[in-house]
Amino acid sequence: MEHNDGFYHSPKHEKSLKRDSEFKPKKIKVENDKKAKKRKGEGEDVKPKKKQKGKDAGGDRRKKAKEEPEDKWKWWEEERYTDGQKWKFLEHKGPVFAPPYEPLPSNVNFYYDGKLFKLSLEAEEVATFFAKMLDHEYTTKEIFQKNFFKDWRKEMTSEEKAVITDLKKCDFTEMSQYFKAQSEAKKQMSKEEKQKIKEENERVLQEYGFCIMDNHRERIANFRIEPPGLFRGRGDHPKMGMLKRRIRPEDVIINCSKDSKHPRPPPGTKWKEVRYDNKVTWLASWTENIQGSIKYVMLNSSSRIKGEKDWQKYETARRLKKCVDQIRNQYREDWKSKEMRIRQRSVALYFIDKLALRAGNEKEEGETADTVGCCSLRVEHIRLFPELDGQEYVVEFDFPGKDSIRYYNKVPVEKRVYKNLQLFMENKQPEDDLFDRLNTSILNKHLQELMDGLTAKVFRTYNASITLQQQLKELTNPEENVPAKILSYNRANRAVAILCNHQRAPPKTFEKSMQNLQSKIDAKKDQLSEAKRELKSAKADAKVRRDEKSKKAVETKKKAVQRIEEQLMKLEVQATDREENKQIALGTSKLNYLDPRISVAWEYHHKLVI
DNA sequence: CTAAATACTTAGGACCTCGATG
DNA sequence: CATCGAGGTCCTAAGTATTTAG
Repeated sequence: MEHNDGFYHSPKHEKSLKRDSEFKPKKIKVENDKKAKKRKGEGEDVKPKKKQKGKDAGGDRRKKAKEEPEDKWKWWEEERYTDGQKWKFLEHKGPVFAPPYEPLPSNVNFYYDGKLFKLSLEAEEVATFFAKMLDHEYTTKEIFQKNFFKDWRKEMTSEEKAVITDLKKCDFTEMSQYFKAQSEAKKQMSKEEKQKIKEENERVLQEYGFCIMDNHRERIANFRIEPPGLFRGRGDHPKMGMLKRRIRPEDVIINCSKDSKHPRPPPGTKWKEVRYDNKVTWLASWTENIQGSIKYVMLNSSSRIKGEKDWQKYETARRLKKCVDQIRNQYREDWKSKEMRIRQRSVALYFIDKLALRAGNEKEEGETADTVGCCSLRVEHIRLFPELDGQEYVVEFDFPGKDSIRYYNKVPVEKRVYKNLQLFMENKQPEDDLFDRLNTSILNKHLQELMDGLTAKVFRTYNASITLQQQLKELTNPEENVPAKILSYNRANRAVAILCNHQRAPPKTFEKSMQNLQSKIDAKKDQLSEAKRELKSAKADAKVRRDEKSKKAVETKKKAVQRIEEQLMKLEVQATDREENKQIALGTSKLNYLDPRISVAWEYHHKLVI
């Protein structure tokens, strides 16, 4: 790991490097200005007409965010709270609730056992949730059906319950067709109607989509409360199909400042609670009924509060860069420890560092899909090969990770690691924990001792960013043109996504779009051979005639061939790029792992910034 | 110590928009 | 003008990490 090649280091003056979204990699495209314009609306300072009190002693920190007319708030140039306080003033209008249920028109019917059956409103609503999902494969799964039916029956009247006892006898097809027709109709709406909806959305956004936090108007991320529906977990989720209930104001806790204008619950309702906790960043919360966990309304990533956190994350990763060699030496030493817990800890840390595995908190069994991370790996998730494909000491990983995405990898490891793994697996069943003396809490406590603020996930951030930096350096050729450089960028990005195992389902249109591209390529090839033929005959012609005109013609044809060759190459590059990206998702790493400063530095270095 | 509660980040997929292309 | 594919936004589930309670 060489140091100091310019980007991923941490000198003082970094402070002045903006890390605002204009510097995100995606912006290489020329769309800078348009974006900037669009963003303007949301970053706006709110005029200090806002009372903004609660700033006892407040004058000194957070200096009154400049009223420069050109307005984009540079929060990163201001002081931060250091005392656990997250804000001094917070005002908002509360969340937007899901629209009430609209009963089906009377000509849309439900049938039970072939006979028309009129459902009560409550039962009908839940039935429509199922009807809307009929096309999805998961409605055919037994667990989904079982959970759905159980919860549906809870919403039924006793008469309904008495009759409707078997999901297989339920016929939702009219409902399903009705909804399909509805969404079709929506697509066919006139321009004016669409415009109207857009305007209404904008109005709601302006009213509820922003809050005032410490003098600034900031965008709220999820101000719309999740509507009721059927829960769909990812992977083999034991709770799939359960009814996610409707959230009412009585379920919602509001958080704001005491001296703000409080949000008003919808007429005739009350909030569950209003509190004034400025040690947290959320504006509202409620408890969800599937897992019993709390959901929060929070600010958008464009906000100061998210931005600062994000920045800190990368600063921590940079600090890790400075001591990572030491930490690596240490865990390698620990492979030899007499203590089992230390050996396990050091091997786990090695995986987290080398393979960018997640920490792997333990989870409650039966509550979620069976997935694991590093510390929760079980014996059944790895296989050891003394020798495989010409390499020694190979570990094969095969386990479901976050979101039930499969992690599959064959990795040659050092002999000591290999021997340790053998030891950890001795006398264990496949379903036993590989690291039985370790969990994330123990690991993080240890990491905390190695470096302030160090936790397992910092390694992912660090390794992702450093990989991007190295790959950019390795893959970019200064001589190449812009599309080639962008391809290099994508490849570097791809290396990171592979490291972090960011996968996606191949797009539904993938095969078709690939075919389309291939036929374009074929057409281009035909065009090329045609052009070559013409060039040849022009040459022959020129040889015979030996005049200026025919020489010119040769030149023209030559140029044409060159141009077509270039176009062909471009298409082929595009095909490669797309094929390589088939199952790889670049978005997540771009958004969460790659320090924007690396991309910015690269863009400047290769003069890709306008 | 363990378990539960809490707060926050990271994640993939659906859907929508918009510009390129034919 | 229609199509289509890339990329953005929205949605909300699924993680991590810390704190609190027992």
